[in-house]
Amino acid sequence: MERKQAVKIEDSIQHFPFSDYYPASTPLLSMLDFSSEAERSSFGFMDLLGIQDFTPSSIFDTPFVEQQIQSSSAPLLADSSSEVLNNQPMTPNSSTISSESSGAPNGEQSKAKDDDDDDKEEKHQKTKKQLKARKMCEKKKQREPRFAFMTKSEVDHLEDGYRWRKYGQKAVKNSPFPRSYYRCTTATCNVKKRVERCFNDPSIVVTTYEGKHAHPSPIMLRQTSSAATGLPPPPPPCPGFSANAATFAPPLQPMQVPFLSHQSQFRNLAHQMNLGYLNYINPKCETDYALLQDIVPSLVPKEE
DNA sequence: CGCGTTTGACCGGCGC
DNA sequence: GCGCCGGTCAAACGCG
Repeated sequence: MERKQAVKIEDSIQHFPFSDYYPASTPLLSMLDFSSEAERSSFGFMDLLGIQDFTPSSIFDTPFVEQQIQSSSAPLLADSSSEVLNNQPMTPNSSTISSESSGAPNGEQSKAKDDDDDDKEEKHQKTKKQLKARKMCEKKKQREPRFAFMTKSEVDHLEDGYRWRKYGQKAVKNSPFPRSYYRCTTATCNVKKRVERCFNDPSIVVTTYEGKHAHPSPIMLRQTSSAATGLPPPPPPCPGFSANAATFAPPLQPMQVPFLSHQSQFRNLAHQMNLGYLNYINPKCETDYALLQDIVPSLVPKEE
């Protein structure tokens, strides 16, 4: 039983492409330390993406990620590919259940008001439930590709340039840390993200993005507009980062060098998914505690 | 007052 | 069928 639980807890970790080489209990820093063995791995991050050739030129120049995600038929990407396949437009009326059977005629209302109220209440509840169920159903069909990464951070909710609204929090089984659910506050954008702490290492935050932003980052917009007005853009919150996800340059540390190609891939992926810049903004920022230096790209296409 | 968070309830999926 | 669990909703609440 204990073992089974442990396995279950590790679900998200198991999807971590390098978990074959590093047990879940391995500190993140070790995960970052790509050995040549891991580089030679036949089941790395790039393999998850279905990428075989990632020469430097292709890393930086080609927007391959989205294509890979959308065209890949690899089992591990079943989620995202099915999302693409199921990319059918929602029927406009599908979510409206106004067939709240217009109820009893007026004459009957005087008969038993209490009953009627109960009835209405019941019907209302029923309709609500149906509506909910249908919504859920639609959402299920529309499942977006997911992208997860781990970050060493003291704060749960990492600043990524977008505005998020928390819509739920759940206790995670066998973990002392709750999982938070966020939704992009932009009306037309239905990107969601989940934030939870790694139960092995509380200093690690696992963030899972679902969907793709259909709008520019509010922060980037600010910068763009400031550029248009001739004013200098605000400095990046952390040293070594530009606000543009496509151009940011994480501060390199010796430990990260073997990880560079993967970081670059991640950069492209993040850009492709409109994740905006990924920064760790908090007072400790000044202490060289940059977010991306601790990021591990991990595609988590949950098999469902 | 608008926006975001908290939190209990609810629902569907899944394993047994 | 039942119970557990993940994900979501929405009312209540807090804050600026």
